Amino acid sequence: MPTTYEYPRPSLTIDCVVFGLDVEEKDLKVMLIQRDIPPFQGQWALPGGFVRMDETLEECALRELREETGIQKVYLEQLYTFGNLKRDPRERVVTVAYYALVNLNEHRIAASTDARKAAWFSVSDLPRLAFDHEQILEAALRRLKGKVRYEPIGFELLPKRFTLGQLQTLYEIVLERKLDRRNFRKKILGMDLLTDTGEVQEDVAHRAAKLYQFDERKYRQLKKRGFNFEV
Amino acid sequence: MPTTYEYPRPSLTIDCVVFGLDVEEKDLKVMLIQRDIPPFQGQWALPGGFVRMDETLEECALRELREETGIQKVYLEQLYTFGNLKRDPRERVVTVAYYALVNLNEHRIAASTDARKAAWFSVSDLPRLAFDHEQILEAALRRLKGKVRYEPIGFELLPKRFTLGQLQTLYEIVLERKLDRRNFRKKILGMDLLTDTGEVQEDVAHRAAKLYQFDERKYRQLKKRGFNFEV
DNA sequence: TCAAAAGTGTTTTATATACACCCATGT
DNA sequence: ACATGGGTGTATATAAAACACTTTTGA
Repeated sequence: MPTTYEYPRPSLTIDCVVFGLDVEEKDLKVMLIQRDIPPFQGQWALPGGFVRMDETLEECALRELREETGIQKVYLEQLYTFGNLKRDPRERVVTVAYYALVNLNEHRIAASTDARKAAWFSVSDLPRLAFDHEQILEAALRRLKGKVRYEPIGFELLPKRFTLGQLQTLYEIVLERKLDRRNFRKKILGMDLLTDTGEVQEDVAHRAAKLYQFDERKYRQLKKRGFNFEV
Repeated sequence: MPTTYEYPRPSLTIDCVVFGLDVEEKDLKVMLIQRDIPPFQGQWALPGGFVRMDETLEECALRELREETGIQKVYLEQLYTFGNLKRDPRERVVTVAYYALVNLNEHRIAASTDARKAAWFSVSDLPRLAFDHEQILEAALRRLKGKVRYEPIGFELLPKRFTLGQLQTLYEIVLERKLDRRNFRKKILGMDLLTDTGEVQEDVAHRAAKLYQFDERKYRQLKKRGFNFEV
């Protein structure tokens, strides 16, 4: 390992793929920012920015999310680091990509209050993106689809209290296939990870469904004892 | 996204966790380099180094592997990017970690020919490592254990032609549990991914086992049609 | 002839899948 | 009364797990 001072350094940024589930519209969305400066001025891009010397990568991602989209508390996970030579036309920039999961309905307003133009786009109807952000988004989607099946991260896309119907819809959207309702309920409830809040939906034009909550603590305990979440 | 020139930049390195399987000793090993300069002079560390402006991250990893360990052709996959503020005592350094899988027996000599001291260590008997390399190694092991079950990467740890016994031993070592021989063979052969080379082991003091080869092409075709590898 | 690993099927158990009707609520 | 999603159980098919003896080879 040579000493560091002699070499020019690539710049380092982070980028965030923020997924939000629209429970009503039954649609998976991504938050994008419209760039107000070149390069790619006016084009849509992932929220992100340069890593500062006094913050970790994750802190940087959280700060950028807060600054650019107003999003505060989210599930955040590192995705992949992209280092192609020409991914930024200005200079050599390596970016550490993260993906975040939020409940869209709670963050619908936050995005629009910011100075920069931020908006939710359906993953099935995306505009052209700046830099290599399409590639990053694709990788994030792949990760989400893979991980949602064997880690209980899907709950992060729902409100704290949700119905089994909403949970099933979530999986159907992310996995892009229909699931059998009875089998799904049997499997999920059989894991014993949801607590019945005792409350039900309100103001719905049909039989009100029970509201459940994901028991994070119970999951961690079971996991230690070898339990594997799987949908 | 601000312009880049104004800000100080973290340095960027890559580090590689090179796994090698010792089929004879039935042991999973990692290649380490003894540092010849401070910091951590004399301590063992993962092979790695600074990312140059004219190479991608993967190219950098391959170059460092070649230069420091003599290893040429390997399975290489990005693991995770580590960005803690104090992981290098000198200055802010972010490192992109990769892990590599090689057949140890083919690379046993290569390591020792290099100027720097490189050596294989059993993962169950490791020295203290420089920087946060213990943490990186741990993450690599976790990834390997997880991924080996649902992607056919284990073959990268074996010679091109191998016996079913060796393959099973591999899984038993990595997964740290015994597998039933008949069930294992049934499952693996049932996938129809191994081609019988028609040859058998030589110079073994017991019944010579058939030598098989992994059919990469067939795997890719099956994968497209929805097939999932799983052990 | 002994040691050491190779090779081989069947039965049992657990898990996944397929499938249809009644219920509660608001309009 | 009707439209909409909520809620429930059983039978069948598929996959995983348990299990023991014979074969081949070199020492």
